Amino acid sequence: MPSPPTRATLIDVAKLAGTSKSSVSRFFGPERDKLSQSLQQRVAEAAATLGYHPNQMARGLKGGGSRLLGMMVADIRNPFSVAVMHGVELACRDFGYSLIVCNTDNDPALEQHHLATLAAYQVEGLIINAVGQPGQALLESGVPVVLLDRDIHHLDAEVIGLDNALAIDMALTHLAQQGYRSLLYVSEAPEHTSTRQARLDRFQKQADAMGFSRQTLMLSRQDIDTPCAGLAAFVEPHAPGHCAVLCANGNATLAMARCFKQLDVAMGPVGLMGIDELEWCELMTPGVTTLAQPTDSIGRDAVACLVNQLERRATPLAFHSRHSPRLLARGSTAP
Amino acid sequence: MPSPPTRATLIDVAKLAGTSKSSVSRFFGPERDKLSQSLQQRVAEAAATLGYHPNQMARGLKGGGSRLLGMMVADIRNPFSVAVMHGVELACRDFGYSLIVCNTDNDPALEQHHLATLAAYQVEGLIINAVGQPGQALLESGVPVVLLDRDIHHLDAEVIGLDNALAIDMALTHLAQQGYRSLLYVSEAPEHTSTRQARLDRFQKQADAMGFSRQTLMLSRQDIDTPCAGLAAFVEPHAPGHCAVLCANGNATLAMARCFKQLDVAMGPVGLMGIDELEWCELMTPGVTTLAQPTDSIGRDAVACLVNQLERRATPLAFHSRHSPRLLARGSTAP
DNA sequence: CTGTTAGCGCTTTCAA
DNA sequence: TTGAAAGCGCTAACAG
Repeated sequence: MPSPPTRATLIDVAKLAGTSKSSVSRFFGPERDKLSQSLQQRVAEAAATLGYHPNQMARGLKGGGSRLLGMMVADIRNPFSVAVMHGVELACRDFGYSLIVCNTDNDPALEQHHLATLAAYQVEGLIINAVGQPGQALLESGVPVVLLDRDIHHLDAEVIGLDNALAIDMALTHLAQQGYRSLLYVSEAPEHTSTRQARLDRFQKQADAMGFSRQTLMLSRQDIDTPCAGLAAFVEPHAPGHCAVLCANGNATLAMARCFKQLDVAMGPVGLMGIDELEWCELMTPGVTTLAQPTDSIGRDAVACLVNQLERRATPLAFHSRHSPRLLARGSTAP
Repeated sequence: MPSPPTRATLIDVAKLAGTSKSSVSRFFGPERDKLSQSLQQRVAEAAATLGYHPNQMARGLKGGGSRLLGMMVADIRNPFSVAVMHGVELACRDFGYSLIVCNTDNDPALEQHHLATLAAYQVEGLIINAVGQPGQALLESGVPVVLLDRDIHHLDAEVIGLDNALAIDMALTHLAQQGYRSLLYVSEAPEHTSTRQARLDRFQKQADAMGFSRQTLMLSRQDIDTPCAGLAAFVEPHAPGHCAVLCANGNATLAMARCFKQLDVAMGPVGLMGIDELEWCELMTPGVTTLAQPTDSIGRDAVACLVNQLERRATPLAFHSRHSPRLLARGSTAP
């Protein structure tokens, strides 16, 4: 008994239920109540026996909207991105949208490619963790956009993410309380990433204001695995308990943790702290102090913000643009 | 100057190019060569000035296929899953498909929900990392399916993943070489997961054959964070250098690493080894020995296998079902 | 409440 | 080579 080679359609259901296309359509739309109980009954049965599900493609075609949202992630292998994506997924489901996720692998060309793809599938809105500056193409498409974590020049869209100034302030306050006086700030190259730039700026300004002595170390693509010389040079002239390393994100923290290990520098006597919580930060002796981002909330709020633009809601969804981190103090900042 | 509120359509392009819908359609399909050079020229220009891109939804409607693949991931926060997903993405792009990824968060109900959604969007094929046993619904939909890592009963689909028997054998051989004689095998509850069962079975059979003394520890949902008592009981009666813990996957390795730390058990004297490579395994002193899975290849081959079913290719794409792991020997198995 | 009638944007015969 | 016409599965007026 060969299974039906082609999926059941609206017409099949209508026939079986002895009614018209419109009624079946209504049954699956928002006007179900306008059908008599008996008709609803018949349609429901017919649909069930045929295993019918409305074809979203066809639905989208007729002005109904695709109910699809698109998400661009700069680096899918970054746990932070995945955590945010998880929040986005949850929220999408709550609001009745489906989600296509594209990973750009930090490649602006790929970003353009995926943008075109998403447009082709008629996504109704876009959540973008940008790598390049794809402003042009975006504006042309006219699709509502929300930016995640990173700003894009000349694009007037809401940016949802960490409150970078607050995060830096919290880090500096903690490090000061623990008695550190001299800081090394480690970041990936900030040139094209607004978030990195914002954190760096705040660090420089605030560290000075708080009387820290400070240096910075920029990780370039090549030496992300071996920035150890920079660490060695920083640590060498300092007495234990006086100097600490502050990492601008998870990647920087990982790179520095490797260096501490490679150079056999003791954590704590030399402080280590990072923005972004990672699985191993708690595991490693004596534990790495971090500022955890509320990734789920960030994801949810990005969707909420987008849905506000998509639907004219009686009471707009509440959301925050700048989220507060949570301090997880551990042994790496106990001198 | 308000941007065009509605995206350009085939007709707009046809008008501007002074030709008919069909010709424009051909231009964007596989029959572009059948158009005269001059016509191609005009269409290309018109499309460019209008910023036109074909609407995939509409294309899919008319038998052309959606060019969409669906992927279900049991746990998006598991680095292994993400790594495989990355391989899947790459392959999809190579073959000209787009991908909708759904995360089931290990919830069978959500799995059903997403399956319905993917069907609604007319995905042409499915790559499934199953959590439940969604065989029924799947067979009904009649969509080609490839299984990732985990088997589903009564579903006759190819399973792509690690060669579990080989992995266990490699682990046992390594542990024997390092001098360990007594093993504790740690796994999440294997009831509903074929992979876990396969690894466990092989472990029991092969450990006996190789003359190991053996025990097993099953992690349940509740105590995944505190299986330390089990570890303590295992370690207590053994002399250093004789006993080792073998973890069936990344989650188990993480749980055990936490216990080693909490109980202050020295790694090496008590061995620790796991299937699945994780970022921190190298970082933690003295390093955790793992069997790394070729995640990219697994993802690619899953797509290749699916595409073979979707397209009648002159020469079917080559792919492997059972992949070999790579041993990363580190300090945790140096007694 | 329910059915009829047009399309949505595109592909695809079938002629020209 | 090119164009005209007939839908794909569904929604949305518009009548009954």
